[in-house]
Amino acid sequence: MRKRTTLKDVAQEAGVTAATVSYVINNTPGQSIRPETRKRVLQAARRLNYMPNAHARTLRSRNVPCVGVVLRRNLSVPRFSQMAFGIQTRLEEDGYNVLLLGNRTDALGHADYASAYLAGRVGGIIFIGIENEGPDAESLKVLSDESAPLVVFDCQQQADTYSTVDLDYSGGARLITSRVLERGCRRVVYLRPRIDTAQERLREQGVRDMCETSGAELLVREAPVDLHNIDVWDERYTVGNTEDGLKLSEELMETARGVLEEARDGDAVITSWATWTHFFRKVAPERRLVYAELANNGENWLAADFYTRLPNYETGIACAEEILSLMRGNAPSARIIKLTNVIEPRLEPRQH
Amino acid sequence: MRKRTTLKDVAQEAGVTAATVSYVINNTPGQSIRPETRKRVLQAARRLNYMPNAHARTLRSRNVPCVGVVLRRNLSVPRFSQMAFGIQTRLEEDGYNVLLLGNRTDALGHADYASAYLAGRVGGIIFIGIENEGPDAESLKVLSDESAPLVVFDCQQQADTYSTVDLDYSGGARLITSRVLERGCRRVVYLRPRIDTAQERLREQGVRDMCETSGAELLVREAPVDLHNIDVWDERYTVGNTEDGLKLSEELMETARGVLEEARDGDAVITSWATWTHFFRKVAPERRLVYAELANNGENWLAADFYTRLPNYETGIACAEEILSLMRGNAPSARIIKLTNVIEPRLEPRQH
DNA sequence: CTGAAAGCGCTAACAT
DNA sequence: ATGTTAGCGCTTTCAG
Repeated sequence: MRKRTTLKDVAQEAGVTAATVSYVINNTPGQSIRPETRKRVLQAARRLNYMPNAHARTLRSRNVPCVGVVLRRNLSVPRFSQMAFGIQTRLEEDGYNVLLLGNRTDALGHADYASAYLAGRVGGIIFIGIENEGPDAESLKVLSDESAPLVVFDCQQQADTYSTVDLDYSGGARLITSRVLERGCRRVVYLRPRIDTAQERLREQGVRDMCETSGAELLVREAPVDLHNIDVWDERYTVGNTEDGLKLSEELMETARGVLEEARDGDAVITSWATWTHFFRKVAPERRLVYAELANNGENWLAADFYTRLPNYETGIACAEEILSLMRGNAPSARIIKLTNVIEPRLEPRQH
Repeated sequence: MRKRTTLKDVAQEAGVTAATVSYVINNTPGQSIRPETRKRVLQAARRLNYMPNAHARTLRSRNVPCVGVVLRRNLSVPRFSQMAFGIQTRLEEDGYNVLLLGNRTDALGHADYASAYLAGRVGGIIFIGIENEGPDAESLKVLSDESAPLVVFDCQQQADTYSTVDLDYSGGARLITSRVLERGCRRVVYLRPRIDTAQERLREQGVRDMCETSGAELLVREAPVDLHNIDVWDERYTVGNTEDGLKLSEELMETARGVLEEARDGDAVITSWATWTHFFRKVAPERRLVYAELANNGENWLAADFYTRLPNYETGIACAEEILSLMRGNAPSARIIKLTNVIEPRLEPRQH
């Protein structure tokens, strides 16, 4: 960044002092400027491509037009990119930009998002987590000591120094299950990952509740996805189909075969994750089961009979609104986002 | 952002002057500090949660640890989020962060990414475009006047004041087509969008070249995707299945039906975009055609027989490396990324 | 080896 | 209605 045109340059060009330029540029309330002066200043500014230096401004005004976003997974995963986009969209409405932050520990032992806040690079932080790993205790302490505006998503944590946003996993599961049962299925296979988090417990509980209420039989089966290989699964979005990824896919296919052997036509298969339905279709395109998905992110949307589309974009907006609220000085809050967005792809091969 | 601990606070706590603290914190070369002093300073800094103010630092040093990323489409579109992630990953290795910038015009008439540069918020800009709309001429002029480091991706533009990165669309198309022909297909249907851009011309040319070389018959057909409804297509990733989106899907399905009527088993269908194959499978699961896709982004990866996986993540890395190079003062360059990443999903229903 | 001081570009209180 | 001036927190030259 080489020397650029400053307030003083503009002042000189317009034949006024720096303060006057500042008043004009900022439309400072309570300062009356002669229209003719204002015009001269504005013209000079435009002629010189003047733009106030953001750092000098922030240094003076203590106003940071920037929010840090930390993704516990990564941007290439649709669920996360959709949330990030929601956040970006909403924040830009209010003149804030998103600074992408990593989730690594820097030389000084702080997570880099904590550092970014301490360094004044961001006025607040949105942490998009997964339940089993929210912000670390150390960072949380630093941030709360500084009373940093912080929104934590999807971590199912208690908190009074920061805001939380979570999804209503059990409600969503109940909803989908009830739709399945409405179709007359009397037997449900629920395929869940081998992950023991609050989210997965809530989901299973939701499915179970509805089945019990209506007297349907429930079989719970596990897919070979756990905390060790979950990153392998996501590699598909970056480096592509790795050997490990293919191996995992083959295991999933094997799981699908197993489930299909137990299932009778007319039964329902509810999968916890969206992409799994595909394996069933691939293994047995001819079988007539009812497929439902708890968490679809807009991909493979023709595969299942119906599914809950996770409102990622809208949730991003909710997180953004929460951080804006905190930055305005409001007290932290806890929100639960309802999962009501049930989709039944209407496209069917037309009969000729 | 309330008052935070500063260099002076640390200096006072450690019983030295501000300069000394600065030397210690920055390990300033050529300054020798007594080990005991250094230790005192470091301890004081840690005790106070001290972190140098980034704005003050930038103001002094003119070194901006931040690169702006502009997406002409948006972050929720897989191709773009994957690129953004590649950019983020590479930049963070060198200590830079990504600032997401919009592509809107601000009050002063500059695109906001141009403003961000002028305001010193970013040390360089990566513009991820689509051919028919790169950075506007006005912004380009401002940025080149200031000799701003700028990398423009996928705009097929000539340039000597900034760097460009593009994909080898025709090479990719030739590659896939040759694979199709290797399978013995003598007739190829190429389904392309109704969009007249350099990219689409290159693709069609690639397909055509290979067909001519090997004497295969080529039918080119158009899908009802054009510059007016291309955003509708992308809405799937944010707001979900809109009415317009469903309408478009139905039109695509209709297109698939038309193509299927013309095609004979054993023919190949090459689609320009990845998700389209699905419609064919849905309409006629029993037909035995060879499906290939020119541009798959890791979604629906079980649908086609083979496809070129766009190296979005790697391309993001290339863009990041290019901007780093420019920021180091190197001259602009133009790169073409080869499309060699052909995938043939190996998962087939096992025979029992 | 450490301290004093100037100044990066801007804002805002105070003067005129 | 406009000018003067004192910092915001840091880096860096220059003295000691």
